Amino acid sequence: MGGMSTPAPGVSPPRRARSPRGQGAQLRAEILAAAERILLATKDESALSIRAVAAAVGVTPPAIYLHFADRQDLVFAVCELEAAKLEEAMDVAASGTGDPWERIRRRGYAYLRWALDNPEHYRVLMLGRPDATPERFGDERLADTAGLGAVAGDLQAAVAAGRIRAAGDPLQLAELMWMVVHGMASLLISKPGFPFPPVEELYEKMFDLVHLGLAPRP
Amino acid sequence: MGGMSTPAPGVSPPRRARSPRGQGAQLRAEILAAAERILLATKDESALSIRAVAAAVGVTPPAIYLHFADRQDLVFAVCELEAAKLEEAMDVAASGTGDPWERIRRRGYAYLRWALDNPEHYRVLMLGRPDATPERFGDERLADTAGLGAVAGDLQAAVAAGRIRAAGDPLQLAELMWMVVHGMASLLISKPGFPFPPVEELYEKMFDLVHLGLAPRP
DNA sequence: TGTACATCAGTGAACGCGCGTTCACTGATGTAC
DNA sequence: TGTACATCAGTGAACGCGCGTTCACTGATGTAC
Repeated sequence: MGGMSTPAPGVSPPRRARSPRGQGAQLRAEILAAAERILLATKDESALSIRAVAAAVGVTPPAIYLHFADRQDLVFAVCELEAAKLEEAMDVAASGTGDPWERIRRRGYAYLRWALDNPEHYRVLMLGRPDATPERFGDERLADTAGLGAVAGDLQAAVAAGRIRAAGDPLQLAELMWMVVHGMASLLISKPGFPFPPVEELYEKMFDLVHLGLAPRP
Repeated sequence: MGGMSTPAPGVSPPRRARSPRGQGAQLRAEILAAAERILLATKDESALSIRAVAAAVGVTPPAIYLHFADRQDLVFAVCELEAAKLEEAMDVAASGTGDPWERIRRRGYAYLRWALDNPEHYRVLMLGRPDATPERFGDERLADTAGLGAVAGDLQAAVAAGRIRAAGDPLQLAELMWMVVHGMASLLISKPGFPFPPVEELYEKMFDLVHLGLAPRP
């Protein structure tokens, strides 16, 4: 007893070797990688403390401030880095077909998958309290992350191709579709125990709903 | 200077008078009311600390434990109390018409309005991390709060009345519609600065989308 | 009618926690003369 | 070739904070005999 609360000497995590001169930016990358691991492992943004990250990297807490202004700066840096992969994944998914409506479907599914694979990143970026969101993650960044412009473009193309009917401003319609997918993502993330159908099925049904509507068809 | 950090003696909030014998439950109601005020004013669940609530009521922190097991118990008690009003509001909204499809529309709008009027309650109940949600707020409670059963019933009635087409299991369809409205609610709450259209317009467009679909109509 | 006792509705003081952040410093490596 | 100096990449120790929660207690009010 007594050896439980205080870590025994020598058991502390390995001290990281100091970067060589001019390679200071190396630490920044290691910090981001460690923070990413913590976020995925704990699924809890509050576990991403300056001290926890420093310990994971093998460095003292003040070293974090060499590369990040404060805690929020670090948290968002991690999430925005991963969000870039979302945008990429959506583009890759969409590039698989020339049919604009099918492109939209694939883009939405990529969005949903990314959200479920990175639940805490999604939470930070999309569900954070407004006052906990830095200014730099503003409207434009948000719209880009959601792929609103790309979807609006494809909607327009789909209407032009006679694939779907015209239904008002494409950008506004893209926002609606964002809200639909966001609803699925956030509910699946926040209520993982709820007996929803499997994701693929859910998404197909949702897409059908938006495609065909519920009004009787002649 | 010097009088800023420490409150001057006598400036502390008025001590609440002790409840008469047998009226101990009175304090519980006052705690809930104070917590409700704090939640609405700060829009921040973390501002709802045991100490803050105690101070607002005019009582010492340990007195809270006379009526609530812990902080989480208190937070959820406040939110669930308000959620009862949501269920009521949805029922009232739906009772205004006999058309089952219109009932669904009104129910959804009431849900959305309640969420926007009680953003932090909504956050706690619907967006909270699963491990921060008590067991008592389980699947059934959640489904009731969302009005899934009622919507499923109306969907079935709407199909029977030829008002909408049959589209699979009504309960599953109700879940999809819940996700749609939840997407609107949570995005409007978390991104209040984003240039979305006004709520009424947004809701009408969304309902039209789900009603008519995007597929071309002959 | 008086008195011992139980109960109720709280109070007061303290515990221990992990946290973000700041500040003065150190020691190795490079550069100027 | 040697030496003073600057810079870089960090360290070590500490600050002050608000928090949830526990524990022993108090003082008024009711009840039993």
